[in-house]
Amino acid sequence: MRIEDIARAAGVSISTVSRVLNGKTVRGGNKERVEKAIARFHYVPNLHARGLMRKGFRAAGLLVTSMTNNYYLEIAEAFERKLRDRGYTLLLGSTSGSWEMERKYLEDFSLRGVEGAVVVDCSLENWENGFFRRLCRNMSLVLVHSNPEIVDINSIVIDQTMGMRKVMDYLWNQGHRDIAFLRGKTGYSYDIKEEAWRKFLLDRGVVPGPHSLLVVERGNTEEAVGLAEQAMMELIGSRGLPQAVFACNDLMALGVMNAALRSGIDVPGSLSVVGHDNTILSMSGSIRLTSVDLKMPAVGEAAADLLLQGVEMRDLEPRRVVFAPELAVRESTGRARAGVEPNAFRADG
Amino acid sequence: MRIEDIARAAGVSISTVSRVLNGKTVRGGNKERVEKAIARFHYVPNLHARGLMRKGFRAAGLLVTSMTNNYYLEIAEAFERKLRDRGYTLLLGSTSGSWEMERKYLEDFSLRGVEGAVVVDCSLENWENGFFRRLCRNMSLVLVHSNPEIVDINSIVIDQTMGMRKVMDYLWNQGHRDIAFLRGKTGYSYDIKEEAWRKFLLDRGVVPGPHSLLVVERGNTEEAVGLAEQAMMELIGSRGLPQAVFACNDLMALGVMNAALRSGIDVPGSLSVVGHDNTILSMSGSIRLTSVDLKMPAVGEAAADLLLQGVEMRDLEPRRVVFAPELAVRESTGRARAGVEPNAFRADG
DNA sequence: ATGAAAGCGCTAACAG
DNA sequence: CTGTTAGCGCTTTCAT
Repeated sequence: MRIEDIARAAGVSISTVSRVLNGKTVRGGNKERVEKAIARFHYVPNLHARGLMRKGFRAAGLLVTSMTNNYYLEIAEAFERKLRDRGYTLLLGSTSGSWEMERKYLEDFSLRGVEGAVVVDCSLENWENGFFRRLCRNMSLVLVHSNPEIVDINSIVIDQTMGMRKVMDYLWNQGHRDIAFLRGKTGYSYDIKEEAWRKFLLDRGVVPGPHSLLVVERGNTEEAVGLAEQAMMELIGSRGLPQAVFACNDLMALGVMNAALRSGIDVPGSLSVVGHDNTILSMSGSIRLTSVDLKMPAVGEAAADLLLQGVEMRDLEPRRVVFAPELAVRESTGRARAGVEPNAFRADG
Repeated sequence: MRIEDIARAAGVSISTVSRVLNGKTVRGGNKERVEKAIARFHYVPNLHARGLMRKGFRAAGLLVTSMTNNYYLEIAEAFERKLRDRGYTLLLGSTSGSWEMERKYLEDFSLRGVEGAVVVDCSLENWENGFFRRLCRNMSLVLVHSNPEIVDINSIVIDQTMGMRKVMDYLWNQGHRDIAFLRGKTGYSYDIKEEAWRKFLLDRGVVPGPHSLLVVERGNTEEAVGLAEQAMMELIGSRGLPQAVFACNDLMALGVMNAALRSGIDVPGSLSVVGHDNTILSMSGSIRLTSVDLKMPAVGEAAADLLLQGVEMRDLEPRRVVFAPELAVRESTGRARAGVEPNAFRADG
């Protein structure tokens, strides 16, 4: 079914059909006849033929490292809504954290003629090897990350160091000094959080001992709950109970909560627990978790804005929008328990 | 930058460039020259011009009712992976459960020339008004739902009634007779679960009383946990503790668990709790939830298969693939507590 | 307001 | 193996 068939059926020229299709002025009678023919044949104009003349596909790609991580999808939802309002469609891909896949997807998006793309938790590799920069010539690219070095490409920067400072400030002000840190084995975002934790304590004359640092093998799968629980049990057994534990995500924080529950430790009376990402998990337990809120919906909107801006005015200066996480204080944290030797925990260092 | 520019730069004809682009046999020397030119100019072939000849866009749409519901995204992930392997790209949309939006998205997908689309938890409206059937002429459509009536369109049917029977069979065999049912206010999937619960009991001579049916206002948001907890507390206060509670999703089941914990009720010793959807929530508590596993990744794969099949051979008979949920038995369920008058709970009816 | 005709940038026959 | 050429289905001048 082509435009020609409609033209014939309506007894007009293809130009007239085209005009109807594009909402241009056409005589009433003709317009009606054409619309009737279109409806009768369920005619759908060919996308590619239109695109060839009109330029632009009105689509944008979104790349996340995992689709089943709720917290990425909060970006996706906000991003999609905003795009949709402007007539754009969302192409979605999931990289599993591999920079090669990231590149493959982005190349595919580019081939498919997207106006732009945003990459959440983008790889460092594709920045270092110049791929992102090259891509910018073909589309409006927006990176979402926590790396202060990347300044030459449109970015939404999530200031995780600031987020950590808020956590530590809060705990410190509540009297906590012996604050354990629980992380997954590998990942840039674990690294910068650990660094911020360490620095905060060192700046205040507290040396975080090796036993205050807990590492679980896979911090980001459902096993993380069990692994974190186990790690916490071992910690309690070996060096005693810290005043507080910060976990790099809610999954692990829940593991800590479970360990406390099993050991009869009162949260937050004897132990404060802080999670990260403010997922639904933090709201689901009987003691609701204090957690770091990355404000992903806002990030998604900002990413859409930046992308759209890039589409409308090409080769603008690369911009950076910095998001500071907030601490959502709930029931799992409170004043530090008394009776902890101020420097007792230094002994394990 | 067009193919012609590359041809000129490489000193060959546009056909040769086209051949290189499409991986056809070209003399070594020419191939290299063309590739060099492509790289030098960062040439990206025009999508629409290609699509015009090649037909098909190699893309498929996926429509869910919410992106932030983990359990839909499990379909998305599996679906996307399978499509990607065959060179397809995923367009994603979220309908918020509105049939008008569902239609709008589907029309847009169609306009964009997708080969097919799958609609998860599709609306009844667009089936009844014939929209889905019409759409089938333009693309390969796959519906994912639990409605046994829909037989004229490719469907993945999730047999929730069967899932409920498995739950009830299991509980019944564990000696439970007084089984409460917890649902959200509105939704087809709540309705069919309730019906299955009621029928199962009635078939066995048990009349489920009105106090065994708990309804919370919003069953699918994060508030559901708190609302369910509250509802459970009221239930315990008013008509006493049932032997078991089935909740229509893990969120509400967790609310029940929290109520039990606060009331000092032993789970599963005094109360068995069953959730639904088998989300990560069911694995996160200190007592891991028994939950109904809908096997969403498998559903996603099956949907991709059906869609691809429809693309390859048009106007095939509409097919139906039925998925029977499994019960993932964990720690929140066990044998019914003794000392419950066999028919005591009838009294509340 | 309308129709004829010229492309949009590419792929696929076809002939060499 | 390579170049020439005819479309793919639409939008858009340009006359009328």
